This record gives sequence, structure tokens and C-alpha cells, in this order.
Amino acid sequence: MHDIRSIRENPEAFDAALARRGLAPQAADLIALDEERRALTTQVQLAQSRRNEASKLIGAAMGKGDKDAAEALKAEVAALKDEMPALEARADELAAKLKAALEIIPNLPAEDVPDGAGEEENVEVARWGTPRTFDFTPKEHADLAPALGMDFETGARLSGARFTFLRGDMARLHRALGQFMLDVQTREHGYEECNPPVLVGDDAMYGTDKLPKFAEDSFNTTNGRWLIPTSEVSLTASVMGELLDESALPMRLTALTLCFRSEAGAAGRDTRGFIRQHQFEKCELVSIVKPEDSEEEHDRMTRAAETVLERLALPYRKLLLCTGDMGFGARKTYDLEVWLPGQGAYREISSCSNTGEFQARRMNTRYRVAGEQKTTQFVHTLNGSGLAVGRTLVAVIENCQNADGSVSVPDALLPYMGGVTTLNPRSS
RNA sequence: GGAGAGGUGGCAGAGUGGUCGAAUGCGCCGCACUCGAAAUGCGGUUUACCGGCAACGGUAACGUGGGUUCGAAUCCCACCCUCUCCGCCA
Repeated sequence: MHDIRSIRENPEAFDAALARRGLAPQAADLIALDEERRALTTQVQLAQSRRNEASKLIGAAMGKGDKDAAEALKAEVAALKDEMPALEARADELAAKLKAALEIIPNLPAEDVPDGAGEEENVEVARWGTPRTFDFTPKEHADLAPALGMDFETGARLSGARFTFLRGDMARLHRALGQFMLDVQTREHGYEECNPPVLVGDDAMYGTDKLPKFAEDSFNTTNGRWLIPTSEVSLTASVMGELLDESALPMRLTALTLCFRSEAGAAGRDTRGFIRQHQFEKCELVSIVKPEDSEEEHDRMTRAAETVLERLALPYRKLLLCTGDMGFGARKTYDLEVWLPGQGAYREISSCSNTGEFQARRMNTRYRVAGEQKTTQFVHTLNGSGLAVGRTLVAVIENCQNADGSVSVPDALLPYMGGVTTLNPRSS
């Protein structure tokens, strides 16, 4: 959510930033709306002020037993009350209109974000690991994994397309990945392990900028709750509406949860395999920090995600997203893409974003600043995947496959596998 | 799901129609006393919005939303949440 005051103070900068996102200028319209709103607000407040004043006088007059004076004042207030509801309604309407306009405008890109129209213009900033050379033709996971317990048919039969049923060592490997990620983030990077609700109310979704614009991307229950598209929602909104003490920051939270996405806008994309599911697990990282710390925290968080890939010996590259490919709430985003030898391509496995105060404004999450004239300030929030478990499973399968169709368990996961070192094709 | 109690400032906790943004205590900040500290004393200490260069003035907020009233933390209605007991249940 944008601050109308900063738009008012610097409309050119606002429009210029929107232009970098490929959006038309809006500052003039917003400011006009806001001016009208403020004028109305002042009128309403003046009327209220007069009403309050008269009411106090009525009390005083009645105390003195001056009934006539009290009645005269009552008549004056009654007249005032005839015109007030219309003014108030108009002021509320304008405020709602302004809010409706502001809440669907995406965050402004940070200065160092490259301009670009789409993913082709993202900038690769780092590359780690060397893709393995195979002495056989590596298979795609969708071909290899069914024999190892990744049961697409049963998933589809139970729930439809984009659902998968994992069995045996495949299910265990999936679990091992999740546990491993959680352990790395909690033990090595100082994130607090959380186990949040995956069903949340409108406020949590709104606060993390998933509503109102992206309602169709998530599943919504019949009694008005939402299945979280990512535990970014639960973790970030855990501080919704709070006035935090400065000593509570930085707050670093992680959770391994199911995530649910309708994939409404992805019809036909990645329909095969385990890459794009309606339900998947993700180890999420969320940081709540002071504004001056968010840039550095963004790098730290991205490193925390990279660490998991490096421990698993999975080659990856790091992209700085261009303005045209960034998500709605982000002011700057790094994507990590893992190498998939079966597909012969790098595929997104993590996305780490700094939203600045964009979400904090929506959630109304502030902290107390010691010794400042302005005593409260919005926090900055960041979120990142550390990592998406399902896609990591895909990456392990493709990178660690053997000629006989088996998959070797990465060393880092052995402590979690109860003696299983290789996933072997089932005989049936 | 049923019955009862309750939701007030950073925390605890008064307040049942006007002078209440709200007593008191704790916490926090400043000052005094002290070599220093503790204790004690004095003063200060909610947030958002509107107007104003500012000083400051105004409006709103006592779980949320409506209503009654000249006037609501206080009365009425609905909803949400918490606690206790019962029922059910992983």
C-alpha cells in the first residue's frame, strides 16, 4: 500500500517509478481524489467540533437548571445533525475510493532494479556449481520418478490434475528435504521455527498483498477462510496490527508448511511432472526488520536460501529480477534457479523479495523508535523460499540420477534417510 | 455445539450517560537527592488523521460493526475473540 502523502509530495517520482513497471501515470488522479477527500474531512470535523461544543454547553445549562438555553442548543445540534450524515457519507466514500485505487497499485521498484519488460531481461548476478556431465542421457523427473514412488496417476484420480501421491522412499526423501531445510535455517541462520495456520482470514491475505487483486489465485473455503498460497502470509501477518519494540527486531521466522495455489493463470504450463502443483511444501523465510536494515537483510536471506542448494550440491544461478518480472509486493527480488539436467534448463526454486514497508502499511505493523521525534515507524518485511521442497525434490531426482534409473541420496540428506542411500525403481 | 464470565493505554487494572483520552499501580524517560547506585521525591509518557512553517488547534479511537441519545468506555442489537464448565473429538 502506498502512502498518499509521499505521492502528494513527490508525484513525478511516483509516476516515473510506475513507468518502470510499465504502468500509466496515476499521481494526478490520486492527488485530486485525495484533495477532495481532505476538504470533506475538514468539513466533517468542523461540524463535529461544533456539535461537541454545543453538547457540552447543554450539559452545563442543564446542570444550572437553565432549561430554555438547553432546548435552544438542542435545536441547533439537531439542525447540524441533518447535514452531517451526507457529509460523512461522502467523506467515507472518497476515502474508500482512494483506498481502492491505492491497494491495487504494485510496489515501486528499488533504484538498483534493472528495467525490463519480462523475464528475458532479468540479470544473472551469480552462478554456482558445475552441471554434472552424464555418460548417459539424463531423464526428466516426470519420466524417471514414477518408478521411484512419485505416483501421478493416483494423485490425479484422487484430486485431479496437478496433484501427486508420493510413496515409500520418495515420500521419505521429500520429508528429509523439508527437515533438512528447516534445520539449516533454524540452526545456522537464526530463524525461529514456527508452525502456523495454513488457513487464514481476509486480513492476513490483504496485509501480505494477496488480496484484493489476486483472490482468484488462491483457494477460499466456504466459511470465508483462505488456504495460504505461501506461509509468507501466516508468518508475516503474525505481526499484523502490532506496535513492536525496537528490541524485537530483526525478527526472523521460518516454517515448513503446505502451500496451496489455484494456478489459475498457468493453464497449460508445466502440466507434466511435479514442478507446478496445486499443493506443495515450502520452507519459508520471513524477516521483519528496521528500514535501514532491509537491504542487508535481503542479501542475508538470499544467502540462507543459497546455502541449502550448495549443501545439496545442486548447481544454480542467481537472478536479479527486472522491473517487468517482479511480483506485486516486491521492491526488489532475487530468484534462485536450479539446474535440471533432464530438462536442460535452470528452473526457479526460490524467490527472495524485499517488500520494504509495502506490506507493513497494509498490516499496520510499526515499531517504536527510541529517541526520535516521530516515535513510530513502519517495519520492513522480507520473504523468501528456503526452499520450495517439491521443486528441490525434482532437482535431486534429475541431478542425482543413475543410468539404471535409480537416484542417489545426497550426502547432506543421509542423516534423515534412516539408512536409505539410493532410491531404486520398483519392480512392478 | 450448550451455559456462564469477560474484552479499557506498553502491561496490570478502575471507571455504568456529560467536567473521561480515561483514576491508580508497574514499566519507561527527564530532573532532584547521592561519590555512584538503590530507595525516595517531582515532572513527563497512546495512536492515527485533518489544519498549520512551527508553536499549537481540531477530529476519531475503550474487541468489531450498527443503533438509542443533544451527548456513549458506560444503554441496546449483531458479530468476533478470550477464559471457566459441559458436550464432542485428533
